[in-house]
Amino acid sequence: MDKCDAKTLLKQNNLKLTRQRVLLLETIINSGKVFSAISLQGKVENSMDLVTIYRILTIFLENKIIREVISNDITRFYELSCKHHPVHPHFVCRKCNTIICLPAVNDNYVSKIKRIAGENIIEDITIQVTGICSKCK
Amino acid sequence: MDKCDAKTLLKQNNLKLTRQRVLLLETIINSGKVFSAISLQGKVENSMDLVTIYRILTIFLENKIIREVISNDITRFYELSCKHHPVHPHFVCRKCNTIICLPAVNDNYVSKIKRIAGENIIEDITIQVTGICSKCK
DNA sequence: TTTTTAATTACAAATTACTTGCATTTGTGT
DNA sequence: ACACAAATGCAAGTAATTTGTAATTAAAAA
Repeated sequence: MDKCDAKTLLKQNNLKLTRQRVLLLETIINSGKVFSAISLQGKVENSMDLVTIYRILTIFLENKIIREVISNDITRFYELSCKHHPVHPHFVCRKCNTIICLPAVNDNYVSKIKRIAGENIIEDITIQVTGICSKCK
Repeated sequence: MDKCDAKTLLKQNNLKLTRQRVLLLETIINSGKVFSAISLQGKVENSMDLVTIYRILTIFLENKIIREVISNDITRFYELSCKHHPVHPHFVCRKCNTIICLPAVNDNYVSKIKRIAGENIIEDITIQVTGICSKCK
């Protein structure tokens, strides 16, 4: 599975190619997991201000380069949003709080949800599964 | 639809009937909506310490009198968990951040999710719909 | 290539939601 | 009514995120 290229992605979204943006996006693409601003700071090669990370993540979100992963945790989590990572359910372990990506389900629940959503305009439907992960049980 | 009674609910869970617990639970039952610790503080009749509300909500959660509503918001939200409020999807408006309860769907997506969850033990499956609510559009 | 300029970054400080410690108060079993 | 563990209120603390602002930098213009 060919990976996305950080610089290409930034250009496609008319975003300036700053050292920090490229570095952060490369880290996101290579780690290939759910991440938070703080977890990213730990992974990035050259050290980088947390505030900068927060601001870049906001821009990536606005440009839909990343999407939020819904979680009850106080910390906010995100994941890469691209053809390689279509929307999928997440499993959150109640013990270790790890977030595990589950394979995407293609089901007719989407049409059912659309029916019950009434006048509200649906943009995204996410499924969140909580329980005990295989490691913790 | 008959409402739950605060004192009865507390007794059923072997919880002391303190003034604050009764008051808070009555407020939760009567408001009949998704709430946060802070939103509750505004609704409660006699003023009440926020810390007390946080502590009581933790106890209500542990006793499954309330359940968490998963949201991307930094604030934590909850809702009454009883026979009148079975688990159901929530719609979150991207503009006004209001959380709207949608009617419960009974579907076979549950069995599909179970299949893809692998070795992880499922305890809850929640669906979250995001978009623009009927008021904001 | 150099200059210009608006966007971006880093650091400090503020804010928000929530938690902890501890002295005081209060339900509830006896 | 009494005792005592549990619950509450206040003060202070913490963790994640946001805001203000001066310095820096990418990239468009000269």
